Amino acid sequence: MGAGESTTAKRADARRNEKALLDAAAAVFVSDGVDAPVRRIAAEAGVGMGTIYRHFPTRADLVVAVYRHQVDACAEAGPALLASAESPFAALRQWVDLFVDFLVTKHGLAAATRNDPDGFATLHGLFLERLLPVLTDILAAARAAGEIVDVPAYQLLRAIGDICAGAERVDPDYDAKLTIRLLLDGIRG
Amino acid sequence: MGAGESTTAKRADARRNEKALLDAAAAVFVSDGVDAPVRRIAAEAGVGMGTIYRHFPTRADLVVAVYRHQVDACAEAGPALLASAESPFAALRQWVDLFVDFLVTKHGLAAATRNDPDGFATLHGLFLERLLPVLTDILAAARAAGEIVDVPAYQLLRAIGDICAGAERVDPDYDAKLTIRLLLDGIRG
DNA sequence: GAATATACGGAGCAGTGTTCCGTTTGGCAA
DNA sequence: TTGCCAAACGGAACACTGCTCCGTATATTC
Repeated sequence: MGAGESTTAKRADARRNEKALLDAAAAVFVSDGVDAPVRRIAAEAGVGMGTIYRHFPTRADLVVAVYRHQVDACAEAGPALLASAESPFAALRQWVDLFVDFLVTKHGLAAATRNDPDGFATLHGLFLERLLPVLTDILAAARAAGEIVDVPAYQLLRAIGDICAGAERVDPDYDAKLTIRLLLDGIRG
Repeated sequence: MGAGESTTAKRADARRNEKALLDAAAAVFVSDGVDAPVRRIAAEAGVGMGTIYRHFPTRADLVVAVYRHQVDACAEAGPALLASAESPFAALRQWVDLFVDFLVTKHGLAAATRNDPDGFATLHGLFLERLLPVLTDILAAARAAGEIVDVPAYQLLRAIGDICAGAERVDPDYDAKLTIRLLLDGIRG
């Protein structure tokens, strides 16, 4: 056990198909939402049903693979904002804006998440792993500066996620960003 | 046009089946969630597929019919709370608690809402019609007392709805009521 | 006791997720 | 180069669901 290079490299066609699936999924997610039929994604990638399930056993696996680097970007922006903003709370605002923008542009992302408990866990895992530490640091800084009350990072992260999930339906009379602004006001000490 | 008693009364078997469907739906919603298959509800009521669709063309119609009186109760509690609470903001807190309790006990209610745009409109219509006026009054009173900033009732109503919708999945580390408490703190002036 | 509008039931169609297995193909050894 | 075989593929097939449609049954009326 242990060493990474392990048994055998993936076959060339397998690598090619995985790439094709990622590209196809990204395109279809944009045009049809993350709930798009599996068949549609497979067709777009020019592969069969079996292939898509072999590479990405669950829909969440595919979603995570497609969006991973965007989540990474969001995570990496955290420390920079903390360093550049005029206060930790300002950094918090800006970082939350980033996160919200990511969520609302992925139509149906959070909603899709909600449908099956397993997919929930997978996608949630990504957020927890990449974003929670970042938010925790920002909140700690703001807390240390006496700008906010004590609130668990997970609590805030998920609140934002849920609010954005609900806001995926367009409605001129509802502004999710306002809700989040009010929520941030609420945690201000 | 106009007069209500109108053409002819419904047939006795139709009335009976509608009642049976409401009872069956209420039971199935509790055990299987509001997403329960139509066939299941029909079977529970001992009627055919056609009958359920004739009485309740969309799932949302059935949901609204099942929960209407609970929503009414919530609406009617508003003025009473406003009169008895020690301040309009206290009344707001209490009324929101009522609403949240209603939402979280109806597993999958808001989530089901989210799936189809039409159902969304129907269920939303009920909330808008019954609850929005009540919340508007409470907010106006709190605003007049200088306890809160100006925020549209619809904005708050929907924010709460979305937060509860997301919170339907049980998670010991997340507390939707805390999020809502923070949100209320946020609108406090 | 007919006649008729009303209501019923469930078969059937269409769309989707998921599995399973016969077929193809890439990589490697001879 | 050729032959082998594990790896990978493709899509038919199954299960489940929402929804419609129409032949049948029945409540109501005269």
